[in-house]
Amino acid sequence: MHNGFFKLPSPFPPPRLLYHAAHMVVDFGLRLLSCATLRLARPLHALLLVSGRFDNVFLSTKLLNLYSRLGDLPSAALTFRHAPTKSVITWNSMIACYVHHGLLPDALTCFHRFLLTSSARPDPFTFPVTIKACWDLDWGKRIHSLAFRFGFVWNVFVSASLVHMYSRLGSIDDARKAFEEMPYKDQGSWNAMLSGLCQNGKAAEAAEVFKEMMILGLPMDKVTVSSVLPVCAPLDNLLLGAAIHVYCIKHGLDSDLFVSNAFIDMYAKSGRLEEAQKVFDGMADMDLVTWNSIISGYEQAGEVSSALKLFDGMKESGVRPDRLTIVSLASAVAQCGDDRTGRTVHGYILRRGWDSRDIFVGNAIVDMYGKLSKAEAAREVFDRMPVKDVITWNTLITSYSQNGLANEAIEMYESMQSRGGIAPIQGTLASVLPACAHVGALQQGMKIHGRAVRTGLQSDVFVATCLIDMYAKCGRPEEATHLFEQVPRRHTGPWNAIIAGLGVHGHGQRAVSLFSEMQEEGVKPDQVTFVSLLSACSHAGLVDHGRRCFEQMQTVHGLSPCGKHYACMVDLLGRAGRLDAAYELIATMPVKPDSGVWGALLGACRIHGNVELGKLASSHLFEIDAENVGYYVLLSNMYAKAGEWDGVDEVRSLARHRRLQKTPGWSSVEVNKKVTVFFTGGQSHPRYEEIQGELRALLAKMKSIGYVPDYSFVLQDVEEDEKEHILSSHSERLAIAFGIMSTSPGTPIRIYKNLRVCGDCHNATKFISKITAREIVVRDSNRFHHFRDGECSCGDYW
DNA sequence: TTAGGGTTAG
Repeated sequence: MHNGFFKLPSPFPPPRLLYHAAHMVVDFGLRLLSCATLRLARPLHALLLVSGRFDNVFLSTKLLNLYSRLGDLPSAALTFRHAPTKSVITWNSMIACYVHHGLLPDALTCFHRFLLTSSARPDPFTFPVTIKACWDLDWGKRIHSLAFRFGFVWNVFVSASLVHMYSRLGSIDDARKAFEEMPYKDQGSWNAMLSGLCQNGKAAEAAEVFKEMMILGLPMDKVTVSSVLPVCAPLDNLLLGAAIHVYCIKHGLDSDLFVSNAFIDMYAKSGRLEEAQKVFDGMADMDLVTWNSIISGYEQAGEVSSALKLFDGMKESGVRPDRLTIVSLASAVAQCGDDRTGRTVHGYILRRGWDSRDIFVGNAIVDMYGKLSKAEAAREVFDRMPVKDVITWNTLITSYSQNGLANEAIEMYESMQSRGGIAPIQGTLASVLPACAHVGALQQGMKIHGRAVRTGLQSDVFVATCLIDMYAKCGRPEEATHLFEQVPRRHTGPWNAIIAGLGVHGHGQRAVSLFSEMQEEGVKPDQVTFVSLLSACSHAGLVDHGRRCFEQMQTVHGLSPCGKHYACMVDLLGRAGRLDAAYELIATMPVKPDSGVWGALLGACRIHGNVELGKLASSHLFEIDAENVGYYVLLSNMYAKAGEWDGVDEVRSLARHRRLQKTPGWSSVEVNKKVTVFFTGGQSHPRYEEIQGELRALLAKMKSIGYVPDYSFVLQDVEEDEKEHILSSHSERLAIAFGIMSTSPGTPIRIYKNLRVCGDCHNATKFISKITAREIVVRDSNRFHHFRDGECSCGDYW
């Protein structure tokens, strides 16, 4: 900025002014006003002191304001302290300076001292700034009554500040009262009320106030517009937003930065990204909010690459990203998976560092690592955060839960309450219950159910859905049904959960009749409902019914089937041995078949030993998803069953060549609320020898009543006794033996196996259930098997 | 010489 002071041609000070005191003061005043940097302010300060003009209250106050404007709080405070006389304006300026620098307690102390020590009285200017400094309701009310006592509440600036202060502190009723008591309302008063309502989430009331304003014929200014626009998206009232847009263009408000930012935000939140982009493209200058709004808009819409590209644009434009940018970026990276772009941004976040005290940023980064399947990194960030809130805990629990670390998730749930002293909320239960469901931790799940009942959360539809799912997946379909009967049924969630739950237990008929009930009660089925329903039909072998459902889904319910539905249908037809029909369905698919569809066909080919079609399915699978080792295992199993050992070798070397490793099989069993995991062939358990002894004893008894090991499930070409050993070290058998050893006779045993249970283990478990007179429930990656008295509920159809 | 009310969040 131009500064006249140092451009004077003659040596300072010009003699003419030196002898003219009044001119001198005015001249100093003007120079102080136009002074742009601290470097220029300091000599001026010195000159004021030397020339004795600092005693002039007008000039010392101006100097104080200059320091405040330039951001030098210590110098401003010093100037204030040394000023020999202080007018009400000096005090007002000092209070404003503290507020400007965010030192609210100091501002209030200053105000207090003003009242106690100064002979000057506050004026109407004192109050707006003091009201701004109130950080809690007590102070606010105290200052309010003082303003009243001084007779200033009728000043429109003071009362508008009160309205704003009360809404800022969440006391919207007080705000409304202050607003209604105003004898005269100017534009600013209406704006204060409007923004107050908006920020307290009272969108409908804000719309009412806005309508009132329109009826009174009050014009909108840029502040009105920026206050009203944020409620258009939550009210789902894009029409209002568009009308305001037209108004702004007509009245020339659309070139304002704040207004444009608010439009970008509104359009982005209503899912109208093209409109947001149009506003963005038309902007002459942009600030941090502009970039944050458009980036978060694309991120929320899942258009990650656009969001990341815009982030590059932001860096190029020289605008420094802030915590909000980081939050959006972290979510974008989380969505895009671990590709190269993701890594670049991730690196940027790491390099730039972040404040671990910032809960928002910390939570976003924990979430990001969780979604990138880096639970350990998520934990590290979590541990580094000195302050955690309930969302931080929920995020970490979800991250464990979704990465298969169910025990860790349950542990965190426990220590959240014991160590963190934080009570679980809806989201907590919704993240820990799927973990219980995943490993079959029934006792833990029941404990959480108890907590939900005590806190009233069990009637929450999300929690109830998770509970139904948990009971079903922990082998308690009756319990799940019982719970389902108690929850509100307006939402599809509980219906989908119970239909799927009955489906995996092979209760296809019950699932189908529940589906009819659902329609009778007027609940609209969605895509998920049909996935649950079709898979229920598939597990129960209800081929014709499944086909009808698939048709009705399109004709009656107007839902177009996605990959998952086709996969269910292929599974349904394939299991029933109708491989040709399954293949024909794939051939007529309007969309490209995904790996789920071909995987279902391959699985069916394995069951029915159709090597040729299996080869065809695998060739597609290796093209689509070459990294998934499961398909190589399926194909090699198929060859092994057919005795084609050359084929086995070929598939194995292919997998080796692609550096794929077989997913280790594991099974878990819950004993005394503790889940123990066994890996196939694993010998690390402290009671391994005992377990082997138990298994040997069982094997002898089993053989005596007719058990014959089926070596076709041993996929290695080895000697017979070696084969027997391989079969008896399958993880499900270790878990079953451990369960029998560690529980009292008659206790049901519940096993979870991460892969599909092997055919020989299935047969062996039937014998074990007979010998030990135990109910054994095995849940594998596909369905449930209830073994009782030598029989299995699936009727060997799986 | 000093004043109120505006956009983005896990």
